[in-house]
Amino acid sequence: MQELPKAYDASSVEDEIYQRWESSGYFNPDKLPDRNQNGEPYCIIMPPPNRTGTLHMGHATMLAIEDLLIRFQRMLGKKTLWLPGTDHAAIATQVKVEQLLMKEGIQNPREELGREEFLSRVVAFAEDSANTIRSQVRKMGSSCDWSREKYTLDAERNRAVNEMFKRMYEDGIIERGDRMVNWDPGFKTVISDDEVVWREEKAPFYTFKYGPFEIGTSRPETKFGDKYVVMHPEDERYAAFKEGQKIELEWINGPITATVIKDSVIDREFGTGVMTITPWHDQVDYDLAERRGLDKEQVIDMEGKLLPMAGEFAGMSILDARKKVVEKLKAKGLLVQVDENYVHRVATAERGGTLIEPQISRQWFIRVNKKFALRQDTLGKWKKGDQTTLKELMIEAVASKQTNIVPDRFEKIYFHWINNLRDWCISRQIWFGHRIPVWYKDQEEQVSETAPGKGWEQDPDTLDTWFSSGLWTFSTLGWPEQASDLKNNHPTSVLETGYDILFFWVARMILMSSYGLGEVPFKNVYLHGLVRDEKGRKMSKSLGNILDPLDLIPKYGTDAVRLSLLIGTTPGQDMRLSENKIAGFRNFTNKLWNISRFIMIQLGEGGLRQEKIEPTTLADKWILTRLADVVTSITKKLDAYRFSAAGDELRDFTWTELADQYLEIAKKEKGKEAILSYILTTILKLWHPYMPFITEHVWSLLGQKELLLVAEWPKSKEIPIDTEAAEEYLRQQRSKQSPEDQERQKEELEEIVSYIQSTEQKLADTDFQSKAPDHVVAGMRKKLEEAKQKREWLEKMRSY
RNA sequence: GGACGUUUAGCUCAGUUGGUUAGAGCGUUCGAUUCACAUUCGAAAGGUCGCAGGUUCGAAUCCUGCAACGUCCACCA
Repeated sequence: MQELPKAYDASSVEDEIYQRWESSGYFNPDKLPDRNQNGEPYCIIMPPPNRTGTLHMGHATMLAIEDLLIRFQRMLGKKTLWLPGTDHAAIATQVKVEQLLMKEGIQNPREELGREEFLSRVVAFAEDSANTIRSQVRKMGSSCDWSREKYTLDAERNRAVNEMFKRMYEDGIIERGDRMVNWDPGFKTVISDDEVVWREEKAPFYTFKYGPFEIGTSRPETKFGDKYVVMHPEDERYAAFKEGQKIELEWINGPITATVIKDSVIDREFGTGVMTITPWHDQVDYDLAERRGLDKEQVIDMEGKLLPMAGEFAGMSILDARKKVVEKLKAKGLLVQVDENYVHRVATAERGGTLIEPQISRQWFIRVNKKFALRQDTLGKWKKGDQTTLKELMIEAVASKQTNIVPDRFEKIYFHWINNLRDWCISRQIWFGHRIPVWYKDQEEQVSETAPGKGWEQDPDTLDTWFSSGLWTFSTLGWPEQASDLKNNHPTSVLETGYDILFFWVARMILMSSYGLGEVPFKNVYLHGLVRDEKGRKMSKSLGNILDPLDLIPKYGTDAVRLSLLIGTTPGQDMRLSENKIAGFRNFTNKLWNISRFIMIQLGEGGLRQEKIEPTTLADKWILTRLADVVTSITKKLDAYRFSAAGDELRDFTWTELADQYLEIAKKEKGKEAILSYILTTILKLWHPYMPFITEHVWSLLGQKELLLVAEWPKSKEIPIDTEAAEEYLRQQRSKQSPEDQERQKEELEEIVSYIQSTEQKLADTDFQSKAPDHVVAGMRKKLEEAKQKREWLEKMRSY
C-alpha cells in the first residue's frame, strides 16, 4: 500500500484529475455510459462569460452551482449536457479595447485605425480573453462539454441572429424609426433603458421669468427652443390663459413667441405649476409633444455641444453653456432665484459612466406592444396565426409556470418590469457585434445576410449584444436548423445566473424563445446572489477588496472554494465571502481526506470490501440508519435546489457522526471493513457534486475502475436500516434528562390534554354544530388533530 | 413615489408547511493529544430570535403597525 500524505494537497492532483475526466469523454452526452444514454436529457446552457478579461467570484459561483447540478443529474443517470460558451459583449469589449488602445497612445482609436483595423484589434483581444476564460472554467472543475463550445459572435450564431431579425422584421415587430433614445455622447452610440444608471447629484435649480410666468429648470442650456408653456387645465392661478394663446416674451436670445398648452401631465404642486418643454431632449416632453402634435427641435448635437440655433452659445459644451446662459438671463433681469440644494438624478452610461443625453434618433426597435400573427403554436395557449404581443408572451411563460423562478419572489419583480417595459432599441453605433442585416439603395431597404445586388449599402450599425444573448438557449443547439441537439434538449432544464441580469438577459431569452420557437427557453431559473466582501461591500478594483478565484484555488484547493460558494448561501440573497470562510472549508476537505485515509488504513491490503454488509452492533445499525436518512434527505434537498442545506447536513453527518463518533468506535471494534467500505464509497458519491476533485482522487486510490464522475447516485433503500436499534443507541448515548425538563414536559402534556378534551366537547355540542360556520369547525378539527399528534409525541418522549 | 429583501450568539449565516431545551461555522475560555487528522479532539461561556400589538393550547415561524439598513423599478420641469 502506498504511503498517503497526512494533509490533502489539492494543487498536486487537480489538473491531472480534470485531464482524466475530459479525456474520458463523459462530459459529452453522446459518449456517456449506456445507463445515461437511456436516461432522460438534462441540459444547462452556461451563461457565456464576457470576453472582456478574466473570471471573477460571480462566475465561480455560477460554475460551482451548475457543475453541482450537472454532476448530480449525471450520477442519477440522466443524459446530461452542459454547454459552455463565451459572449462577445459588444459594447463592454469595445470600450475595454478602446481604453487599452488609448493607453498605448492612440487618442481616437476608431478614427485613427478605421473599421477593419480597429475590429481586428478587438477580435484579437476577445480571442485572448476566451483562452483565459476556458482555462479558468476548467480550473473550477466544470464538467461541461467542450466539444460543443459556442461563441455569441461566431458564424452559426450570426446565422441565427440574421434569421431571427428577418422573421421579426417580416412580422412587423422590428421597425426603424425616429424616436427618443438614450444617447451616450462619449462613445457616440445609443444604449438601452437597462444600460442607463441613475446617479444622485446636487445641482442648482433655477427659476426664471418667462413672460408672465415663472418657470423652473436645472437645465437652462436646453431652453433655447422652448416655445410652448404648459400648465394644468384646472389650475385656477392660470385660468386667464387660454389653450393655444400666443404670448410675446423676452428670452435668452431676444423676443420669442410662446404658445400656451393646457395639459394634465403637469403637477400643480411642483414649483410654480408651469413649465416649458424641450421635446428633443426629454422623454416626458417628447411624449407630450407627440401626443399633442407639437414641434420638436434639436438643441444639442450628438457630441454634447449646442447647435447653431443657440446663437452666440453655439458650439459650447453643455456645462459651459449652462453657466453662460444663467449669467445672461441674470443680466437681463430674468433670474428669479436659485436653489443650490436641489438634488436630482442624472442618467449615466453603465459602461464608461458618461452623462446620457436624451436625443431623437433614427434607430431599430423591437416593438413589445405591437400585435402580430404567431408563426407556430405557442406556449400551449396560442395557435399558429393567433394575434398577440411580445409582452403577452413574456408574461404567459412565467404566469403559466412553464418557467419557474427560484426564489419565487423574483416572479413578481419580473412581472413588474414587463409592465413597465418599453420598446427595445436594438441598434448600436459601435463596430464590434452582429452587423444589422439590412441593406439600403436609394429609398429601398431589404433584409439580407449579403448584398442583394449592386449599389446596395449595409446599415453601418450593429445589434445590441443582448439580441444575440437572447437566442443563446437555442442558437447554441443548432437553431434555425432542426438539429437533434435542439430537439433533445430544448426547453433546457435550468438557467442559472445572478439576479442582476434577470431583466437584461433572462427576460430577453424568454421573449426570443417564445416568439421564435413557441416554447420557453428553460423550465427553471435559479438566481444566485452577488458575492460581496466580508463587510458586505461590492467587490471592486477601486476598493481593492477583490477576491480572485485564481488566487484562492492554489492556496485552498478548488473544492474548498466551491464549498464556500455553495454552503451558507441562499438563492437570490447576496453572500459575504472572506478568506477565513474558505480556510474553514479547506479544513473540511482535509477532514474528508483523513477520514478516507483512516478507512483505507483499516482496510489494509484487502482494499475495498464488496461483500454484503451485515451490521452487528447497535452502533453499526445506528450509523447505517443515519446514512440512509442522509441519502434520502440530501437527494430531496438537491432536487429542490437547496444546496446549502444539503451541504450543511452532509458536513454535519460526515464530521460529527461519522468521524467523531463512529470512527472512534471502529478503532476499538474490528471487523468493520465491509461497513466502512460501504460508508466511504457512499459519502464520496454524495460529496462528489460539491467536491469533485478530492472525491475522485480518493475514489481512484480505492482502486475503482470506473470514474466517480459517472458512478451511480446512492439509493437509501439499498442500505439496511434498523430504526429501533438506532434509537436505542442514541438513548444509551444521551445523558439522563434533568428533573426540571421532565416537569416541564409533564405540564405541557397536561395542557394539551385539557385542550383536546374541551375542543372535543365543543365539537360534540349540537348547539355549537348548528351555529358555527363550516370553516370554523374545519379549522378546529385540524387543530385538534395537530394537538393529538403532539400529545402522542410527548407521551412517547416521557416513556423514554 | 412604488415594490422587494434583511434584521436570530462577538462575527458570517441556517432555521420550508407554527411543535421537544432556537442551531452551525468562525472567534473566545478551559482541557487533551506519540494511537487517521493541531487544517485535530473533548468541554464551556455566549441569544428578551429589530420593536409594539394580535391570532393560537403553543409563534423566530402566521397577521397588523413601526423602525433601521440594503436592493430594484419609476422618475416631475
